[in-house]
Amino acid sequence: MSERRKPYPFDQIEPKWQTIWEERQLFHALNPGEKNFDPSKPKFYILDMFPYPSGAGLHVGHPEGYTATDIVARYKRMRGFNVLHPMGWDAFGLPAEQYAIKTGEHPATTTRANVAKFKAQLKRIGFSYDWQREINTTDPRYYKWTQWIFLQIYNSWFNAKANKAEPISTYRGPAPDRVRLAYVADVPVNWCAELGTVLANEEVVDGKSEIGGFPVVRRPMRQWMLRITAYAERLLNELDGLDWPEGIKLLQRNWIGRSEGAEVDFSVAGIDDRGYKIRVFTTRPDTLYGATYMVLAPEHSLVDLIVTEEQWPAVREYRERAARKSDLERTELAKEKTGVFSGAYAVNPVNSERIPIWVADYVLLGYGTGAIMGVPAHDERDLVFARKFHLPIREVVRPFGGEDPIGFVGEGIAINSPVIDGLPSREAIRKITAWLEELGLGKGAINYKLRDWLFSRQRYWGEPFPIVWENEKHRAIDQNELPVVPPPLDDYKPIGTGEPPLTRAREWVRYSDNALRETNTMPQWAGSCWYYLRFCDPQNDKRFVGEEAERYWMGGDKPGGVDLYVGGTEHAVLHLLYARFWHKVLFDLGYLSKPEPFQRLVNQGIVLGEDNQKMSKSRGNIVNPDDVIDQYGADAFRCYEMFMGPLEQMKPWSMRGVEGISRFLARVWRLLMTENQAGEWELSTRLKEADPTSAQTKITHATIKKVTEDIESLSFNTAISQMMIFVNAFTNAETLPLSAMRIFLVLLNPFAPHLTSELCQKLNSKFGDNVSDTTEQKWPDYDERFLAEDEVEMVIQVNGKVRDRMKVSILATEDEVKSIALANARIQRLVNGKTVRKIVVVPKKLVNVVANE
RNA sequence: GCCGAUGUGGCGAAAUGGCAGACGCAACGGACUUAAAAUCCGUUGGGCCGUAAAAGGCCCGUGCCGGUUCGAGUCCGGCCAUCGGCACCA
Repeated sequence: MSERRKPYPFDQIEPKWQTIWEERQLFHALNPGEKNFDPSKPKFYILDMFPYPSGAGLHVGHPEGYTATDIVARYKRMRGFNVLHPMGWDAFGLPAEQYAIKTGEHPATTTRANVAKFKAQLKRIGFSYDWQREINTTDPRYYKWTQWIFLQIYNSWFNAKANKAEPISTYRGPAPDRVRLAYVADVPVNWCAELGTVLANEEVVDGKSEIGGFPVVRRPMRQWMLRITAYAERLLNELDGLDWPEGIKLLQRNWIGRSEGAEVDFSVAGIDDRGYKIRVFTTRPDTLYGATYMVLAPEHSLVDLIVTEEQWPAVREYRERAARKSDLERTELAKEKTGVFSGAYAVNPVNSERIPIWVADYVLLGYGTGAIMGVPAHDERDLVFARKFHLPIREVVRPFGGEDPIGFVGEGIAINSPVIDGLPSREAIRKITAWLEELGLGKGAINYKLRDWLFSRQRYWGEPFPIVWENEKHRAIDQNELPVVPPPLDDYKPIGTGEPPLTRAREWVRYSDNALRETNTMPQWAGSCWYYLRFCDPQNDKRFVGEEAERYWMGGDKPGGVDLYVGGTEHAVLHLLYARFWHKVLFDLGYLSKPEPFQRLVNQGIVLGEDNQKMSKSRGNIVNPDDVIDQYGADAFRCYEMFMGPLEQMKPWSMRGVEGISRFLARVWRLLMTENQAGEWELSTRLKEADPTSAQTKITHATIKKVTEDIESLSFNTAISQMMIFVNAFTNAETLPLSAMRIFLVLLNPFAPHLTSELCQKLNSKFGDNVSDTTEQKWPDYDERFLAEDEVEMVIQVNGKVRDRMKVSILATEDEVKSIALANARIQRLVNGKTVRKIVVVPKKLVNVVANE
């Protein structure tokens, strides 16, 4: 790159102001109770999704959201808010561990280096984070409290009557270990041999690990689980009070997947009638009379008990094959339904009919009861299955329209169903459910797709569990033994048997003579589930967050505490759902003041490469912020990130675009500065303490209004457009009124803080007001009076087409406007020979003359 | 398959149901310059009529088809395309 002359000296200005801000700690937020804390100011908590500090450093996608929040943070400070705007590191996770496996270097070392790199990059952009609140999930002083929160979850149960979590001590039933919110279970898990670990469903994509793309198989293992399903209903309902994009709420609703229906008991018609009952879940109990067969999931516990002698070999073989299927195979083979007859029959409780019981893997053990009734006439999957295995098909719903009842899954009229014949589906469902309940054959039930959260990982680089095992039983270690710090290892490789790497540290594992430590670690989500709470009070070593600090920053009159949370859609379900879950547990236990963590959520769009493709190393289209800043400066970088287009939209990067923005900032600079003969910049002589013209006042106030409203609605691109219009309007002005320039610098400050601070300082040195720095100034108010005009230009339309314009006093009545329009020569010509049918007047906008032959 | 988002100049985009394309990029022309860069000024959706050239005039145009309305990029119905999510959840 050739050494180009800088359009303005950003390379000197930017480091200078960053140093000043650092020295003065201008962006440090005080907590209630601290010296100089001003309780009269309202609070504003604005949060970014904190990054995983990878070795690759930032690319221009990261700072998009960060710039948006920084603008809002700076704006809110000027508006007189106490602003909490922190940043930290989500630093546990697989990449550092993989690197450790390769190099033997401790993950903490790589993490430290990566954090330093990320932090330096962020600082260069001039973000106004309160770095005194920086946190790192891998810091023992942080994960001590992650472990502490786990213990709260472990020591709680969900009281369904109260619909909330309570300390396990309030549980009166037997076997408290069975109701804890954190529990151990042997569950079929997604085992990834390559990574040597179990993965959550969400971390498996198309049967392969999300990280690395390695094959994943199902395998039963003893795992820690968190009972998030207890909160399904609240996680669903309490979305309503949040200001989140509807699309994201919908994603969560679908993920939780509530469905209402009934559980119905079918008895097994065995020769020796052992009285087994099989419970099925259905959303359509009104189709009970259409059940012509039943299906059990291959893993269903009753399969063993009901299978007949002659069917046993076939069933056993089928089960084994199903168990061996990887997720990948299951997905790929989803189209072709398989199954095997068990030899047994069930009795349909509504009509005592004997129907065959099949075993098929299209029924999932983990959902509902793991058993279904097959109603081929009114369920697509059942229809496919029935046709393949030649099972009878019986219509029990007649569509309202004339559609074919076979395969009809909508609502209609119940037929061939004595108890509910002639009733529309909804009523039929209600009636048959009541009927089943009355006879003790079933009951209304609700099911969720949401599963409990698989919470353990066989990894090194994660939070160890504060749990020890004694006589095959788990128990919590004492709170004052926290944090549980993982031991250093020589070898971080997975053991391969499914045993976690921590097993290697024999000394560490031996907790006492008869107790061993839990060697699993927590998943990466753990640390990010509550970091927003720690930011409120990051140095507190007595509590995970101080009560007063939590009440202040996480308070307010809305259900959610964080006022604005910005991040990518990729966390729409998992992170946001897990964090809400932990928050609710802590809320129930009385540690928090609001039931939800994040009141307003905004997703920034993905930044694509210049080639309109997703940025990736292999495409070679990654743009590094450092390069952009070297060439154009941080202010231009920030402004371009915002000028690209709407925050939430996906949009491509363009270096030409950065250049355009950089030209704009240079125009701002040269508006107030001129270069003298010696090539030095000095204040323009056009700057005067003069009254602005009325046109100048008007555009100034229009700009205040537009920029203010656009920041509030996060429409930063149009705010910048308006400021460009402002600058264009003043570029050739003979006199630059100081007052207008000062206002403009404040408006531009959140976007280009370095440039505006420098210019403000230059103005102060000459005009000597008692103003220290733009970042500490008040946000200007606009006055509607200056925006109003005496006259407006109105459009005259004939039949909806613009034909002319006219200047009209804003005081003109509708009738006056009409007659001026009709008197217009051009309009007369067009209307000539036609009859005017109607005249529409939109005040201050237009007149539409409707005329025809 | 189901759900959601998006679709406007050469490009990024803007428009409480009221002048489509603000602002920026690119391109072109001009000024400044020995020259270039930078800067400043101007032109720039398409087609047609008009004129010596202008001025001026008309028509079409926001993915496609239809509707509501005096008036639709915007509202309603139906399609198409791209992107994202879910995917045997009974």
